[in-house]
Amino acid sequence: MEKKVRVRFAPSPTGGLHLGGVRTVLYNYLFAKQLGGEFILRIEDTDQTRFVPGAEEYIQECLAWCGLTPDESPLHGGPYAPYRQSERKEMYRQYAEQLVAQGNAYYAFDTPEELDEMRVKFKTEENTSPQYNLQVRNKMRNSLTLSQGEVKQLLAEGVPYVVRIKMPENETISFTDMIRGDVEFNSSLVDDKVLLKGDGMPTYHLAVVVDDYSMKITHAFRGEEWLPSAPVHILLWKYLGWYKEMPQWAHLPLIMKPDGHGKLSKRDGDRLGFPVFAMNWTDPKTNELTTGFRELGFLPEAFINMLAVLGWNDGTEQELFTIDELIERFSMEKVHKGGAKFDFEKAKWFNHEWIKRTPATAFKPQVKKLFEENNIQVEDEAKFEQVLETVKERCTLLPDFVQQASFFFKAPQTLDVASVKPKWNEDKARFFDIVCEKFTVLEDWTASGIETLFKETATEKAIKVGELQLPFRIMLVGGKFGPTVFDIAALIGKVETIDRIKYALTQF
RNA sequence: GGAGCGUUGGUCAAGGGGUUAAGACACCUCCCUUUCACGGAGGAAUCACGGGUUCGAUUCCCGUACGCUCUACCA
Repeated sequence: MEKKVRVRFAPSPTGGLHLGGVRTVLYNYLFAKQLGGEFILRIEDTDQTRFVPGAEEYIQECLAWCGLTPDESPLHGGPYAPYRQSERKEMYRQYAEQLVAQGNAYYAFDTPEELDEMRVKFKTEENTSPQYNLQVRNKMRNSLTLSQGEVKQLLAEGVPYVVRIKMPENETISFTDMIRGDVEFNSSLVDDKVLLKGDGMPTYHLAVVVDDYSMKITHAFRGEEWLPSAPVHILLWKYLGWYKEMPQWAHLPLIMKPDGHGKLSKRDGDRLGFPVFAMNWTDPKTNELTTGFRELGFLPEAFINMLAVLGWNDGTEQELFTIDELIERFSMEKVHKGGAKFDFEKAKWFNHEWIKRTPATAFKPQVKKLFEENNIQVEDEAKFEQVLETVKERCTLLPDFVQQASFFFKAPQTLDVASVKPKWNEDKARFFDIVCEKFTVLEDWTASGIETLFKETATEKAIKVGELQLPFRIMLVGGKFGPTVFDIAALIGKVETIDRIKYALTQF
């Protein structure tokens, strides 16, 4: 019987959740759900110096907004709790000691100053950043160079130390990446990474394998930036005796900045004017607020859809996918190998498409809140919904609704008189007087009824309908925007329509 | 410097030994519409470069260039 699929997303709670992070969550989630597996959220908070209060709750909220709820997490709990590495501290030390006992790792007593010294001492033209590896470890203070007695003594004295992995000489370490195929490394070229830090906390390298093992993770997906340290992880799985349980790896391509080169960062968003975080994030230290996709007015469906196809494509022409379709079609093998530059215009296009295809009831609450913030009162819920339906095809972001729809509930404060004035004349003013009179007695107050009457009257007065539509629009909405004028008139009602015309006539 | 990974129009990308090399976003032109949007028609690539292999390579192999990631007691 096949093992039950279990995947995990393991962020550090250090700040806002980045686009790339959400995409990693998404691919994990899609993969798990497709195979009837479980998706776990694990918090990697082993670096106490980088801990940011609120970041963990923020991540949970982002996942909830995206609809990518984990099956197990610090919040939900689960059979492999705890899901916070800081709460699993003791279990890592045991394995670090095991590795030392087996001769696969060693104690290193070098101080940070000594390490800095080493880095300048061994720096050469050919080796600009010397590493703590099989050559230099013989020249440092560790349990490989010190006598047993000295080591014991140091340990007894409580001198701080770290545990480093002892990389073997000239071995080929290889594995099959689900996206990249076979990848090979020569062990001599990999450094002796720290496994257990001076404060007793594990580094990522130790923690990720211990936790993936103990949580029975079957597939491990992470960003491409982890590829160079993969050999360390592979070796750890071997040394700990768990190699047959090792998850299948996939290293996801990076999301790059739109201009120039490099990984997309929060600063690029600030600089180029688009969000990088899923939701608003306020740095608790500086109080600096970074706008997120949610608050900018993205629908979670659109956000997810956009991210899914940034680096993945099912081979057909389809671009718009529901989450269920994504679950059905997703395949790790079809994920692109190269990084993708983020295109905010395309992201907005996805949102526009999703607003068009989503029933207004779904985003009505958010839009209503936006209206309230702009002092526009909505009493008639049914009308509100109808209005949203009729204007949604011209809204890209949720806040666009306030410009596109507020005039349905509130007469325009200012009229774009300048757009009417040049072609305005007495005949046209007369036309609107007459139209008002006819409106008063019009029984069929529907868009088509109004349109018919309006056009008939125009014909009678021998004025081109086209020349009257723009003034009519300005009268009703105040500017050159909004849906078809007759639809607007029908929705705001007879009395309001006539009022607005009468008022506008005093302004033209 | 080293290691690893990557490279199809401006961007996201399909495809894959023989094709007119899909599609989408953006951009430009036009149509529709005297608002905006939608919708419709049209416009751009000798598939990084150089060698092979082959009857034939954008597709396979090898180099080169370029880019990215890593090179912390951060993840």
